[in-house]
Amino acid sequence: MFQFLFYNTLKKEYNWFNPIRLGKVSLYTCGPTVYNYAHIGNLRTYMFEDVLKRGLEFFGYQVCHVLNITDVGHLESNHDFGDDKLVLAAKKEKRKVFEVATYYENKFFEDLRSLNILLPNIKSKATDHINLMIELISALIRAGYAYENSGNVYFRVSTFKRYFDLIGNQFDIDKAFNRIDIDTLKKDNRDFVLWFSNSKYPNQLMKWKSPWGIGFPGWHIECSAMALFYLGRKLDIHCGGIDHIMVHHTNEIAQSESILQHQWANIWMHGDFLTHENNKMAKSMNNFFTLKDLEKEGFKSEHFRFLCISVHYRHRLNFSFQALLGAKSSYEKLLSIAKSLNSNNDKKIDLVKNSFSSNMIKMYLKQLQNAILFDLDTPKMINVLWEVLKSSLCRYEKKRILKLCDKILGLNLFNEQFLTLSQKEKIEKRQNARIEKKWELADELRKELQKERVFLRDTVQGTQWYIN
RNA sequence: GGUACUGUGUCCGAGUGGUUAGGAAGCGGUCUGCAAAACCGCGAACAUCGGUUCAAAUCCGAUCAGUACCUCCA
Repeated sequence: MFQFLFYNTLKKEYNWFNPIRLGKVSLYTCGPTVYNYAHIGNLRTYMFEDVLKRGLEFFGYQVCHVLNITDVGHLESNHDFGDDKLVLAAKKEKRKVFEVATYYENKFFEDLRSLNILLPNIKSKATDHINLMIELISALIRAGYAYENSGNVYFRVSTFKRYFDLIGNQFDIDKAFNRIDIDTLKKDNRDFVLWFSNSKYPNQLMKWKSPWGIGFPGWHIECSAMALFYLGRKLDIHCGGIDHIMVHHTNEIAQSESILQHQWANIWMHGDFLTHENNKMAKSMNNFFTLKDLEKEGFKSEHFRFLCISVHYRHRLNFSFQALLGAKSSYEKLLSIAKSLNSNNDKKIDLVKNSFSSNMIKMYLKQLQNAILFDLDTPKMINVLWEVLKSSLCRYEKKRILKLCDKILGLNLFNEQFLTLSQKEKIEKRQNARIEKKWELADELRKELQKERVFLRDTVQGTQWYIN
């Protein structure tokens, strides 16, 4: 049996992965707040989680993956939205705020699809689960873990002994908080809000009835409520970006474990940031890029995906267009190799189906397997993959290994492309022209095909084509 | 103020004690009707200063530089 070894933020060490139920994995990943486009830093985290999910599925686990969509909260941001008409419209006509959320949610899923990220089994929107949150808050109040004050409900941090477990150390709460406006309704500065009826943002656009007044839920309660609802009292893996460790996930644990009275998630995994010029990507610093921005510069989402998986998920990735250009070249090279391997007759592949017995293949497969099992070491996988492709293995063996890896890496290396009949005819015509050394005609046909985004490459094995 | 992380060639980055990481870019060459690709070869690095060791990019200490988090944040 293959076993994963994951770095567990909760324990600050590598832990063998043992699922709660044999062969099944419950996975909760924190999703986006849909008030703006996702930037490529956000997307990096979803890609890490995608590799995790693909890796688990590759080794036969049945993964139940829940992703939340935060469509509640500070959707009326003071950030500059540029010329987005929908947002401007939403600002003018307050009812349209739900449309704003839907708009950015759709854009988010477009990005995921474009990056070949597997969609979650359950997409869970916060606004569809307000009642669950109210129930959970009520339960926390009844059990003495939370209190109400002037319409707001707060979690009483002093009641939860393991509050600093995920952070790993206690911090000086008063010094940490002396920069922040102190909420005088809190009994203790560390306490965090579960429900706002009396917010410091009085113009909140989304409001619901609750036992404590008309208002909206705190940010952390939504994840606890939805994860408990969909995935039950014990969770295998909970993921997010490293910025969630300190606050969001710590508070989630406090809420959930106070109700459950036992450890909630077995493994907490966190992806590191993508930075730009060594700064965190932030909308306020105007140094963020979206997938569309990369496309404008002539990059495909696969290029960005390659860049991300060539860096370990727990290592910071400093983004630059030069780095992306390197990733693009590498990816296109890999794709070109995949295409040339794919150009063979598939019948031959069947004949060598059992050829994995050779020691060399066993060695490579072992290395690739160990790489992914050891905390999702995708850089190592890519390294081994280059070795495989350079090795003396035959084409069919290389192709099969590459296909296996691509199931985890998700680089879309064997995406089938089709030519129209007229395009096929043009390629044939050109072949004949070349045989007759009618170079001008051949070049003319190649140009025509290029206009249709079909590119040709004459090799020893014949003319190859690809669509770009 | 507190806590943590990072520093590797032109660029992105692996690498936790001894053997060329890899890729991109560059340079030289082979191949080719042209184009594109492919192939071969080349050079180049471990922030600084100490320490431990037969041996340090790797372990320890100090310094410098950078980043993040501390109730909006992937």
